[in-house]
This record gives sequence, structure tokens and C-alpha cells, in this order.
Amino acid sequence: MHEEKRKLPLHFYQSEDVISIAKSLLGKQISTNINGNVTAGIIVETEAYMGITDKASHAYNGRFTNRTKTMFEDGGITYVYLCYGIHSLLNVITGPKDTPHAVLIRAIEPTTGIDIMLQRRNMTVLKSNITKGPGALSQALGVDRDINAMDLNGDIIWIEDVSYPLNKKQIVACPRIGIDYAGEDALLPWRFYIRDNIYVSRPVKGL
DNA sequence: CCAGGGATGGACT
DNA sequence: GTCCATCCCTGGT
Repeated sequence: MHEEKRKLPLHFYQSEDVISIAKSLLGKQISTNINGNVTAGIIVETEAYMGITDKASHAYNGRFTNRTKTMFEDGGITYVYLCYGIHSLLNVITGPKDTPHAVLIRAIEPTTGIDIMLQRRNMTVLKSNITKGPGALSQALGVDRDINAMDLNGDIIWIEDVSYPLNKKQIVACPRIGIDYAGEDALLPWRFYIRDNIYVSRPVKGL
């Protein structure tokens, strides 16, 4: 089988429904090829950011800056930005042009190139924190701001359907992390993760 | 120019 | 549980 055929098609990303895309990305495999080093993992945690109406979004109220201009491009590219001066956070841009919706990838379950990921994370033993959390998974995949605005159907970074078994009962929806500044929007249940997966960054108690 | 703040993670108690 | 490194981005002067 030729791997190109499993890559998610452009129309997957260009739907207006960023909530559905955030849920659909669970169980998909994201891969990078950085200077010939291929690493990959199954997406197990995402958050949706709904363009100009979402107070937690960088593009809230149509904010268009040198940083956020990537969000206004056609869906199907990456958006990588620096958080807290240290961490590169990886998003998938969705929707048509000028609809700045995004899905933050918050955790993956490593599948390919674990030795390379361990090196990048400066770890010697495989533990779940290798890719637990958005900053950690970016480091493991070798993603930094050089990967910003990159085509998700290219050869550097891509997402594919690997028929990961998943049913809707395994998907937990809860409020997003670290966005207290967003007022009432901080309560929206736009964080999604796979129940009981050990790579999820902060499972909700009791679920 | 400059101050304030942040979609976090790791170390520590 | 608490603390805080670290630096770009933003908006205001």
C-alpha cells in the first residue's frame, strides 16, 4: 500500500466544523520527517479554537498580526507558536481561507521513531511524559517554529488514518486547559481526549 | 521603545 | 500541591 493514500484529504481540514474535526483527529496518526528522521504518534488529545468568536483564540475578534496571519490561510496547514517563551505548540489550521479555526494537538501516543523522540526529549527510559502535553509532543516530533504554516499533505509533516480502533464512548469532552483569561468561553467543552489513555496530559477526575 | 502576559513543563515540598 | 524559567507577541506610548 502506498502511504500517500492514507493521508487525510484536503477537504477533511476545510470543513467549517472545527469541533467535529477536533474529535475526528483523535486516533489519527501524525508524523514528521525532520532531516530524514521519521517520528510519529497517535493523536489522543485535542482542543478546538473557534476563530474570531472564541475569546481563547489568538484570532479572537479578527486579530490579524504577523503571528496569527497563518490562522487565516486555507485549512490543511500547521500553526506553530512559542508559548511561555519555551514551548512550541502545534496546531492544525482548519476551515476555508479567512476562517481562522484551529485544533491544538495536546498529546500523542508514540508509534514510530521512539529512540529519536527519547533523544530529543533528553530521556533514556520510555515514560508517558515523552509526548504528554503540547510542548512535550512538539519537542518529541522535532516541531519548532520552522514548521509553522507548513502543508499537512507534504513530506515534512502529515496526518494519516491508520484505522486506530475508537468508538464515541471513549471520547471525553471537557473544558480547555490554561485559558482562564477567556471568561465564559473557558467553560466551553472543546477539549477532547481518549478515555484511559496514559498519554493524555491531564485526565479529568472521575471520568 | 517598552511593559505585561502567556493554549507549559519540570523541579520541588 | 507550589513555584518559576524564559522570550516572543502584542498593544500602548
